[in-house]
Amino acid sequence: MTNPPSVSRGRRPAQGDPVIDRAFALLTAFNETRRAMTLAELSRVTDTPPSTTLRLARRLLHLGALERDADGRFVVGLRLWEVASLAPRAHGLRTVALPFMEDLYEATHQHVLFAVLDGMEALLVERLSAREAIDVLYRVGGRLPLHSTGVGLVLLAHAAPDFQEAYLAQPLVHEPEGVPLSSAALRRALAEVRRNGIAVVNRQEPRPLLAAAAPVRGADGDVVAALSVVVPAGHTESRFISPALRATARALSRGLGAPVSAALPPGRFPDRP
Amino acid sequence: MTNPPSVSRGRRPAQGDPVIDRAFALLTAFNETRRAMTLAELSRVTDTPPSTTLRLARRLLHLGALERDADGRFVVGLRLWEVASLAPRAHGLRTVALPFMEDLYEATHQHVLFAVLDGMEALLVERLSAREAIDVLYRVGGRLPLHSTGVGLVLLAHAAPDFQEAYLAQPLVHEPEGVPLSSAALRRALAEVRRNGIAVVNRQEPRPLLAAAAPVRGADGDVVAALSVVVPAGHTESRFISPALRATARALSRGLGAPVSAALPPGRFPDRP
DNA sequence: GATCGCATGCCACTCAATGGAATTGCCGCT
DNA sequence: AGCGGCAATTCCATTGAGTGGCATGCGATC
Repeated sequence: MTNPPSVSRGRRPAQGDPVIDRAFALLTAFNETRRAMTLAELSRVTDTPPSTTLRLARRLLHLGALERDADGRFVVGLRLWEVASLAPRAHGLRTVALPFMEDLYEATHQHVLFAVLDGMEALLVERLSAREAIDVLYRVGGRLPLHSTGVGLVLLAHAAPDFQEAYLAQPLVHEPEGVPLSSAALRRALAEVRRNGIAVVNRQEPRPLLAAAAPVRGADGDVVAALSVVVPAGHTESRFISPALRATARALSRGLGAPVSAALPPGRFPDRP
Repeated sequence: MTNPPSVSRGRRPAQGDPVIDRAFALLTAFNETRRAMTLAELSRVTDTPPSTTLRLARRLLHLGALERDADGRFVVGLRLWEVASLAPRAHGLRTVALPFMEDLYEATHQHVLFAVLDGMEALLVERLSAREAIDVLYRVGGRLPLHSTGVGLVLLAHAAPDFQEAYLAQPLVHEPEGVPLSSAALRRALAEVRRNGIAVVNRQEPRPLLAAAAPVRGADGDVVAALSVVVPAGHTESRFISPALRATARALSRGLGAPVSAALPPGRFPDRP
């Protein structure tokens, strides 16, 4: 009787009744393509009655987690950003990484990416790009597929084995091209990444480009992030990029306190000492 | 000696009973000097019973707003950072500003700062620094006083008049030195900043340095941020910095859609057309 | 000027949040 | 080993904070 399976209308307005979930849903309703929303929009997107939405939004407004733009629409607030700047795996890593990224950037004047693993994707934590550099692929704060990007392959290749299996178990399609990717092929690619120490990806789709990515290790020796350089295909200095990338990633790892023996040959990192 | 348990105690646990306030208090409990906290610590800092703290923290954990580090302590989570990266006044501005900042950085190889106004302080949104650059003053995500920093003076000088008055009305002390600052002196300084188009600050305290800051204007022509270069005092190229800074700030403003007439002489921006 | 959608106020109902008490587990001290 | 002491966690009866339907005012659009 407690669970009348028939009629009785499943009155689940969503799955997240609790207040905090709703408030957070309000925040996550914002989107790369939806950075400012009216109350009605918010209400619709979060599937919450307007009065409730208003009450929540107002509170978040008061806290500075939301703000209103010139048109009175809601946008993500500075206070939220301020708090988020304390996230160790994002801003914390970035702080250490930025100077190293600048070294790479100054040497190559192309895209330099820095990403971490989150869920089944890579989260782009920082990107340096020349203003004249072509095709902006991903934005900072955006997510990248693990199987068709340099940073993604690096992160996946060094992730926990059971995570890798879970990832391999799902159907995979190369991102922009739409070409299916067999798990066997990906498995081979990952092995190659581990063996080689860096990942190299060639893409044609938005524009022919070459991406090289290297693992960054934290204090406990685990891979915590990936550093990458993206250059147009046929870039004259392509050949020089891998060594520079390797060296920088290793210097950065050392900066993060990784037990990096300077004597180890590149690509020969022991995953377990 | 702790708390007189009798006498019914005015039961104001804090001033923010509502759930969201508490959850946010949990997040804002994190600090530059307190980036990781145990449950008990969180409970103490937020003045919330452990059981309640745990419940809230768990929910935030589930949402990804919090994470646990290797030691099981709570830290700010990636998801929060991801959402916050959509804050127009922080990351949004930064995205446009970064390439310009890099130009300045490459020219000077000193500190390049980018800050916005929030509350009674400036919030440092981005900073580029050479690894060998001296004395790191403020961290990204940190707050700077308006009256004793270059970016602060610029933001204050172009803020709403009533805000300026409110700011001037409070007792002011120069930040690191502890020297009092009269409101008349600050008023003069602000006028000078408006007249000159940039703010120049000399400081001795942490180390002798020279900071120059220029206003950055948004699409509606208002000052939305400040761009600054900080160099050691006596830096050989100090003389060349102001022009470069002015030019870059103006280019950035144009990049933000500001109605910047290229013909206008520097420092002669009309606040109202 | 009629209509529609949005933002906001109001308020009785109710369900989710609360926190005290108890339990477990983990040190560090003797 | 044995013993506080503290942190983390579970449980549950109580209750007050959150809810959302309805009504209002406003401004655009037809």
